[in-house]
Amino acid sequence: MQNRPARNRTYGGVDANLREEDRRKKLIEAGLEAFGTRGYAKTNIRTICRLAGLTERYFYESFGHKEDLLCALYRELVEEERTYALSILEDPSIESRVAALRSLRMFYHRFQEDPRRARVQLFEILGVSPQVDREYQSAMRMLSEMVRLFLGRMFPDIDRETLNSSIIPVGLAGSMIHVSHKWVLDGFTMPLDDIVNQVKDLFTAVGKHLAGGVQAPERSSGSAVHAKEG
Amino acid sequence: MQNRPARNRTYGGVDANLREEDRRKKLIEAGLEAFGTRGYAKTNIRTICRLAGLTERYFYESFGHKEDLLCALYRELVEEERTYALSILEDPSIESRVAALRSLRMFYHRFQEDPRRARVQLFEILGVSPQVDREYQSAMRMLSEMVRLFLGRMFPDIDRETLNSSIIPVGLAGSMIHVSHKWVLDGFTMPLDDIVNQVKDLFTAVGKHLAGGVQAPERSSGSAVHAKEG
DNA sequence: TGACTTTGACAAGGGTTGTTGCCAGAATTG
DNA sequence: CAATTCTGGCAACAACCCTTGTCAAAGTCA
Repeated sequence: MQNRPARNRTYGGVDANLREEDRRKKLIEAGLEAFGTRGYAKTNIRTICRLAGLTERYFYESFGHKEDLLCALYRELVEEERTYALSILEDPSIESRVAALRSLRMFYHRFQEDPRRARVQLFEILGVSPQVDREYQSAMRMLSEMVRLFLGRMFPDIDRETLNSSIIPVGLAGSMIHVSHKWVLDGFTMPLDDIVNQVKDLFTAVGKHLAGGVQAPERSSGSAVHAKEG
Repeated sequence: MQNRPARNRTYGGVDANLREEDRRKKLIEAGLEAFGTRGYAKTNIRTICRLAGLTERYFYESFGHKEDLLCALYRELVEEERTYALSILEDPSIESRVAALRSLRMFYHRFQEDPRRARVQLFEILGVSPQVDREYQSAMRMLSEMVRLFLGRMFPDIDRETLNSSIIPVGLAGSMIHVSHKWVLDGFTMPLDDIVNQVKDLFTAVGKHLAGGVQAPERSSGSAVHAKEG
């Protein structure tokens, strides 16, 4: 009670906080392996700990539930992506078109390079719980934002206001995701460069349209839509 | 052993096969309710049976696993959608632009009308198992095909070959799905007509681009993409 | 060296679920 | 009416899992 010498002391030469952080990282890596191969639903905590080379107790040291690990892993993957993309898109020394293409390529390359990432980011994250849904939602908002940056860089003529008010970047983000879905489910048969080029075409089509003097979409522009339901 | 009078007899005035079919339908409806509200992962078979007003035994009469029910439900939802869309898109008596818009509106309207459908079709179907993944994959192929039909109807000038070889319909299908995702997660705050109009704009942009004499994309057209990774 | 902390291995309690089986009563046919 | 089938309710069993706890061994510091 009174004589407590060096609580949280160093161990194996490393500080206590650092050791905990190390374990956390091991668990996240194990989560990537487990969720990315056998899937989130079919993975239990024991398995994660075995893969991490740790005991169950250490799981609860860093995470409250399995969901928490999934969220942490997902957030890390997405954050990595964002960092890469921003470092390319915001580097003024790279020619705009090259920067745009390179960031697009990075997006797909990362999935092919490690399909576990693809599985987690594209499939395992959905339909787990409201908490995880919110995580997904914010990541997708971020991706739409990246698309806005992307379009702004590739097509400087696009009106900022148009870009911000339009749902089109959301749609394009969806295209990127969905093309990834298909690519993954097809087992990455199509070559990476083909994927990138085709998506680039899609972006180009939309970008040109936006740059071509289309004002921000007014509300309920087409009343033909109101025609009676089938 | 010898005296077996009327096996599979009628009951309550209905044939045995019909009764089984009725129970199956009840189970699918219960699946929609359960998966569409509390979610697939958090639903057990007992709950489904309670909702269906049936006993566990009858679940195994029609389905082998929970997954089978999910697949059956999903297939039914998608099939319904396809039927509606085709009935609109292939009706030559409807003006092309109206038909296209109406089918697009139907797509989103169905989600708003019954959010359980949205949850099942958009969220619960992913990351369950390879079997379910295949179900999703085929549904998405179908949706891309519908988009092709849609574009063909809205922009008769688009070259058939271009349309068939391009990944763009896949991308647009992804946009539709993704916009739905966002719409659902935002609690359907944006009015249906706004959603439809914005997606229409996206389709228009791409359609005009495709119709504007762009030939089928040649392989590896842009070598700038090969620039070194970050 | 000795007191103390950290770690790893595993057990055990408590809960949930899938799946099958049983049984009494209602409905039906002959 | 009698025999039989269908139905609903529920029990039971095993399997799985989460979560906490125990305990000995290894490591570390004074």
